[in-house]
Amino acid sequence: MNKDRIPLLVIAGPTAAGKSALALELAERLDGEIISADSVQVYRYMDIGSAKLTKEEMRGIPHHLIDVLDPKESFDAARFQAMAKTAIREVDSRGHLPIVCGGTGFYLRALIYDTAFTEEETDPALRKVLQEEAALPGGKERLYQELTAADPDYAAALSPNNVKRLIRALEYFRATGEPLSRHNKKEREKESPYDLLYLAAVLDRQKLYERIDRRVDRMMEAGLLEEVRFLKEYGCTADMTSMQALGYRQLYQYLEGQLSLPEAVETVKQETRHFAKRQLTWFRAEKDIHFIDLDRTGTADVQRIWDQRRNA
RNA sequence: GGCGUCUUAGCCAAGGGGUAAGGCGUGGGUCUGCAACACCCUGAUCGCCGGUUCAAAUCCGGCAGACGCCU
Repeated sequence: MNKDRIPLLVIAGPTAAGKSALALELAERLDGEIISADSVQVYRYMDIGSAKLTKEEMRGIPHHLIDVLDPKESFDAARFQAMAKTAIREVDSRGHLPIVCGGTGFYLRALIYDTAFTEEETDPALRKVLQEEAALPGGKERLYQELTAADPDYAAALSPNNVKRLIRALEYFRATGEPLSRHNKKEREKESPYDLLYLAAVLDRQKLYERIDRRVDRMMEAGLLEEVRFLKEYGCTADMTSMQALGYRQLYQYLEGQLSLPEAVETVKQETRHFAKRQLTWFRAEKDIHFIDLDRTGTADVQRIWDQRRNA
């Protein structure tokens, strides 16, 4: 155990695997508080579709970074990192164990390895210019060529079709003068500043997919459609970060007449399964992660793993 | 029982003598400021048997199955 470092227990894993319940039980056993690493649960009014625990279900365990944003606000990894770092410090200062729980791998990485985000490296005005450029005929190709010259390594690994990443790489280069690939390489070599135990809760693939399908049905029964309808009336539009979330995006399309309701629900299930698969791919590539199969490993086992680690 | 149509990957499906489009699903992967995002990769020898031909999934015949109509 490293006394200089803040202890940090991270429960990651694909959607619908049972992370929240596990984290809650661990918080009770380990005197912890939960910090959510979920790009949708940060938003208020997005309860059913993001599978938020209710106040009662939290059983008095403090949960951070849930319901802290208006759904009209945008959110990103840098903001998440800043907020989560503050929360971790606070929880630690109370003598409690910070338990990070969530499935947004990108946010998790930014937090765990304390990725460096600086002011200069983002420039919304420049981004807008690039987006407009990309929309022009032949624009993507021109931008891709520019990136090939500025940052050949990054360009080589990127498809010209991936306009979103293409624009960000150029934005980064133009704003800082440094190739993004070089910056990334440096950041990737960092060790976590925390006394970290990084776990990914997983389940047999087929079982996971079945749970996803059933959970979507339950969300619909619980009134997800009404929730989305409310958000639409509240003023959320399809282009907002919050409305890109699974379940919300598709039901929004239904409300706009672009899909039938059965189609929308099927699409939610299908895309949630795809998402879970992508999450698994992400976590597999994480260097310090340990997979735990929730069919074979219970809360007590995880507690034992944690205790052993702390006494090592 | 007769006549007709159909039979291509897990599903949908194009092609109709020169060596198998595409979509979906599945699986794998990339991803440091929108990440529940964006993007990339991934499979068959064409129901079975025989014939014609230099060459057949493509033409002919038989068989099987599906569907439709008729008695």
